[in-house]
Amino acid sequence: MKFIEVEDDLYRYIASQTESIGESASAILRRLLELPPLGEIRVEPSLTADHNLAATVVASPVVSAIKDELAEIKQELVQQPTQQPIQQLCQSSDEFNSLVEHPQVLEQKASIGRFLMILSLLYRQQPQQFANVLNVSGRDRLYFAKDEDTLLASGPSSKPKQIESTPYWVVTNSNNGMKCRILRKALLAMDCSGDVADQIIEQI
Amino acid sequence: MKFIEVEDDLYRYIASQTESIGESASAILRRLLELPPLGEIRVEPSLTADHNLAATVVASPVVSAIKDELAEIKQELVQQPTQQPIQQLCQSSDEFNSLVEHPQVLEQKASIGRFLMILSLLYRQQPQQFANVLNVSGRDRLYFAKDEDTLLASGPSSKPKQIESTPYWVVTNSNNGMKCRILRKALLAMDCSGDVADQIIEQI
DNA sequence: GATATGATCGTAGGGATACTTT
DNA sequence: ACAAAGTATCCCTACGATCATA
Repeated sequence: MKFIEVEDDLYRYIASQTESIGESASAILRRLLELPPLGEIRVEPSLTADHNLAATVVASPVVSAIKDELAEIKQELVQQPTQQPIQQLCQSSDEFNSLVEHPQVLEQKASIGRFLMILSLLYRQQPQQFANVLNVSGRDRLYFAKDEDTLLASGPSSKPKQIESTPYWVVTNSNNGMKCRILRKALLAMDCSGDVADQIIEQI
Repeated sequence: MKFIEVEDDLYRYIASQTESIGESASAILRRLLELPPLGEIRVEPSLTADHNLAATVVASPVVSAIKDELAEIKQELVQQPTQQPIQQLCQSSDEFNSLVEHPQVLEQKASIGRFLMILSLLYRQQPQQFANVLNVSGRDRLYFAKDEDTLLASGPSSKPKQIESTPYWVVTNSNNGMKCRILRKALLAMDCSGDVADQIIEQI
């Protein structure tokens, strides 16, 4: 992972292009630059940026559609330039997918950090759906709750921790296998597909 | 200035789009994204569609005309209230300043992490100047070296650690006060001003 | 003394292992 | 009896305050 310095207004511009909640800078830039979403970009120094963009060439019939869109844009400009667009709701599957190889997860040194970060991002993406995790529990221990004491009451040595930037707490004293099982249950409770859940817990 | 994280291949792609020597990431991105070179970009969420439009445009004469029109619209959206002079001062002082409240430093949980991250960023910014830190040492212990054994030889319990993404190692077994003193010496050795150095070590 | 430096060692977090239950 | 899942003890490491030394 690298980082690059950008001027403040450029930063805000990039941030404003976020299409799904919690989207990383890389994902946004890849979309804006029309680059492949994953894997190795083959750097071809002899080509200019325009060439690369032109690589995804579209046939001319599209042009008239583009013109129409242009007209719409102008219309909007004239009418209500400050109007907020309706937040485009993207499907859950995309949101779950964004948790695979998420930079904020990858940068955690320990598995407990990745575990907590994934949960935090999950909440950020779907705060209301996240409540479903309250139904996820073990044999005689709760795994999730909205306060520390509830968890301690059901399992005194569960080492509850608050999930950053959320009102939820989660059990922490477990090996990695158990972390995966807990996380998987939580993901399924939020209607994540089994396949994607498996990819996500792979990161633990 | 802000910092954004990008994946390695994306970073290389952006770097490969450099058109003039020493060009900043911002300048490259502005060109690639067809944004104005300077000043405040007014973020206009209702027009997010226009980028996708531009991205799907083909490299044909008709389309380039449309592109021009698009560029004009974008220009309209841009405010340049104060024609700021080009901030070409990107010299050392700026580079040191960027280490103050740096996001990658702030996200570290422990002081040792912040300590190591600052050093890592320092190296990234000035790899050759960084060699000066080899002159920074304690009474009878070395603080920096290019390998573990050299440090261990001068202080067997110094717990040397490699500074991430650099060929340098640094002593780790010290309290926070000592970490600050070591870091300050290192900064000064690299010609950082005392004031800025103080701000930087404040983060430890 | 007072200050700077070195390194021991107490503490807490993390998670493998061992134990328990189904 | 065996396997698999769940629980929690407890070992290990890292951090860094504190104590020892110059």
